[in-house]
Amino acid sequence: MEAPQANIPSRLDRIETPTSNQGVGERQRERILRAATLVFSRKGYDGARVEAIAQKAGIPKGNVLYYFKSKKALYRIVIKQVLSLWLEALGNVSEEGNPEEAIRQYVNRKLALSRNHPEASRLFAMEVISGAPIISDHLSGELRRWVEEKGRIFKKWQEAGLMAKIDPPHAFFMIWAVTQTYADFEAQIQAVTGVKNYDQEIYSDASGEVVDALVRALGLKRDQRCSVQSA
Amino acid sequence: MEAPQANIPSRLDRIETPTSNQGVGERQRERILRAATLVFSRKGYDGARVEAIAQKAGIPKGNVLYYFKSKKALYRIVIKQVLSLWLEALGNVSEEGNPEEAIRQYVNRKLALSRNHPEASRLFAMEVISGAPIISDHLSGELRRWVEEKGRIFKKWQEAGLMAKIDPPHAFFMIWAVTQTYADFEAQIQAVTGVKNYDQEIYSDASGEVVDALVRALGLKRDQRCSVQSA
DNA sequence: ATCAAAGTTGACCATTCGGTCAATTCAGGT
DNA sequence: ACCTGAATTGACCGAATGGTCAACTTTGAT
Repeated sequence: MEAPQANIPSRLDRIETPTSNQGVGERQRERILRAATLVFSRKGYDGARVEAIAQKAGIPKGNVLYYFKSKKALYRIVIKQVLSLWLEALGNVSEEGNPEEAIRQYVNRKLALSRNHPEASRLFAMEVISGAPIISDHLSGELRRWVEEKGRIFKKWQEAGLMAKIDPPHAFFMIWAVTQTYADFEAQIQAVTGVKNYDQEIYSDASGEVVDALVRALGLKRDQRCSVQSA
Repeated sequence: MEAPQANIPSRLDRIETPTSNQGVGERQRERILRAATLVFSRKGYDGARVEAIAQKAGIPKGNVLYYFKSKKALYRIVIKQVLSLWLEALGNVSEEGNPEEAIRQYVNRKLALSRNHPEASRLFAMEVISGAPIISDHLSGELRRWVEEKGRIFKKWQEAGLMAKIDPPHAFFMIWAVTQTYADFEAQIQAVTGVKNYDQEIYSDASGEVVDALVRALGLKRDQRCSVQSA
């Protein structure tokens, strides 16, 4: 009797009817994942308590460990989920077309991610600050390749005089740092600015002035017009 | 028999001779504080174990709690120490003189802080990501006032056309984000770039290109010459 | 040499932790 | 109505945690 991690139907000929209770399991599962993301993002792995996750999910602790075989397994799943959010948001820094517009879009996409999933951003930050014990492989694998690939685009832009000469990885570090700071350091920004509606006030400022500032930082000329399209 | 937190001499007439063992206490104290900073910076408050701090300091656990009356008390002291480092590095964004040079100095000072005290930076980050339960008062007090004060200088520069029109607090958030990312996200940057000598390679890049990029982001003209000195 | 205070240490305690389990409830298929 | 497997729950366990303590050692003053 294994833990029902994968929801395997007992009869192969009737996959449509998942043996029992409709989607109750999946719904609870996601409920727990959300709660876990919140708790892990505030406390880190070691600091988080299964009891706290259960409480935030509104269920007894035993039920959490019914759906996930251990705290570590739960953490792995949560962080893998967060990581895929992160990588997905990397999206395509579109190769062709206006460099400025491409970066503008990318920065705005990252800002939206910080706004819509601040817990995910914070959890990612926690993991990395702790030394990335779980995701280091992904960082030196997928992420590194992604940076190398997109970095080549940056280089082309730079050679065409469309972008300031910054070592491409550093350009990304800068963009990531600035966009994530609005999620990760929310407590600080909130305290310093004293705003009440953090989301609305801060992010509207950021997607205006800050995006412009980043465009300036990277030396992307506003008036440039696709001069690299098929060069 | 209270804990000897303050090293109070038993005789008032001989303050010079501190009753016993010379500086052993203070040396151990600082040893513990260093170890605690390291552990707290990786695990956060809840995730850190007193035993781990003791081990990193090379002494038994009981000895840690001889010098600090509780884990929480130790954390408070450590984080207060870190916070004062942070505030001190804020230093003076010099009011007069070349705005670009002032910012350039400030950014470099913050970068040096990240380089020389990465654990401090990470601990600060951990605390803020966790919601700043301990230092929120400082953030909405000292730090807020500092930002308001220095923000006025930025406004003057902006009115004189020496700086891009960014809401001053956001300008600081941007600087802090970029400079701290090299300490806080070291694991990520290390993984993506694959450098072996993190300190030397990364920070020399950063203090070159990245400082320039920030100067550009804030729209500080390179050739400007003290045109605001006593206006 | 003797003394007292400071420092050191490992054993110990109460609590809390992650994880297990048996008992029970719930829901759908027949 | 009955059965079956999933879902729920609180009691429980061993290990680990923060913290205490009494015994012991070290150090400098006399």
